[in-house]
Amino acid sequence: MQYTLKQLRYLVAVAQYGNVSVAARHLFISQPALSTAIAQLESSLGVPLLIRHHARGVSVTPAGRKFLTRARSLLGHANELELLGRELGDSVRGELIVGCFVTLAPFFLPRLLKELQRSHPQLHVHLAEGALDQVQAALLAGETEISLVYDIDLDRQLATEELTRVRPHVLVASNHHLATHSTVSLSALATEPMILLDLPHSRDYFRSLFFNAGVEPVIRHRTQSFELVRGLVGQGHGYSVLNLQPRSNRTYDGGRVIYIPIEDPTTDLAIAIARPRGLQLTHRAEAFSAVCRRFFVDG
DNA sequence: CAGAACGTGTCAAGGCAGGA
DNA sequence: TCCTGCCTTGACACGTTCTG
Repeated sequence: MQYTLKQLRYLVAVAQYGNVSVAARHLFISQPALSTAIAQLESSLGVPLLIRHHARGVSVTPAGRKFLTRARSLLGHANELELLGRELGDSVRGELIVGCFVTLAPFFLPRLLKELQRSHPQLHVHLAEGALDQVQAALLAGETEISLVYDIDLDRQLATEELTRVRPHVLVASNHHLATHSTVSLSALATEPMILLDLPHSRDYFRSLFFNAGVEPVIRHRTQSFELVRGLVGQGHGYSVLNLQPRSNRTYDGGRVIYIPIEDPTTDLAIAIARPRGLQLTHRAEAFSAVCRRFFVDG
């Protein structure tokens, strides 16, 4: 092994700032020293990791991006090993960046983090919410180590572990003519205006439900906000289909919504923890996984 | 233990590209 | 064309490790 952890740390910093001089200032070393370290790393690997743009900073090569993912993971393990050495026999500690699909976050993260804090008080979690594409990209770039996601159309470079499944429901205002029904078929909604939760992957999932039922939904509004979907439904702008049910049927503006089971056969959505395939989790991420399993599987 | 070798840092100078 | 910003290279310093 020719490279050093210091070189990896330098590379991660340069990639982060896109500029050798800026990275050097943050690392408290001189710019030539940093430039030399990166050059030595590239030389030992035999692969260019950065593209130098004279007077315009640097960018990461495709090979460099793949290498960075592994480098960040390795640095995470190295950090953990250092902490382990300092506190042999002590509990899980350090920092963990957890990604989460934006609509899942408010439903589960507050309680998950509370449980995690109770089990591992020395573990400090940083959150990175986003759409599924963003969450996946962060995992593949090594910016997050583990994420809570819906298991739909995920990148094949990610490994997932299913935690639970959630069934889709029709959402209508409490004064809607279907609100008193115990179930509803999607065909009964064919002429009703729909409010679509318009997030990548989610929109395709909702459309597939209607496609399988042979129904073409009349989309009245699209929004990327889960709560705006509920708000619009609560004020009678249309119905929606959602998988997650908040404990309160009140919307932000005081409207009231009703969740009704769907009569048609539907595909449940799997909630899963995702991580880059082939990368060994740190003990911190393992601790988060264990808390998720207890939370979802054991109740 | 002393000198050589090595690794890693700084400073200074030079080259390149973009912008005024 | 000149200025500015930024990267690379060369010379050198200093601390650590290796070797006889």
